[in-house]
Amino acid sequence: MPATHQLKETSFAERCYRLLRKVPKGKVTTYQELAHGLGTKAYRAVGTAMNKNPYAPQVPCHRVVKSDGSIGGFAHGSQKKIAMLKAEGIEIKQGRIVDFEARLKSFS
DNA sequence: CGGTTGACCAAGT
DNA sequence: GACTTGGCCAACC
Repeated sequence: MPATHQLKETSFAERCYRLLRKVPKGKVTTYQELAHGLGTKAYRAVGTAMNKNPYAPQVPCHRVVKSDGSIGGFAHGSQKKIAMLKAEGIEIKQGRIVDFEARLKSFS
């Protein structure tokens, strides 16, 4: 078969979006866990993909936070990200997710 | 193909 | 607790 025809056009970013969709409302995940679920260590590249995110708000990129429970970045400003999370029932105090580990979705 | 960039991470100070 | 440093990997030029 011709190399020009790929059955899966899944770029790294596309895989991120697909996996991220599985995160339910009211929970969060981290760049690191997301990368781990994809079988890679490119947590930095995950952040780059989130910044592009053409599928927002279908893909909940606002539910992705840093590994230590702090908020991380957001294309429209981190304050906006905090507001969206709060609207989903996730509280943020002093730049940190409240009860972070209990809210964390992992992809083993 | 090399250099730069970035919504990161972990360890050290 | 914060700030700094080195490392990490994919995308872009």
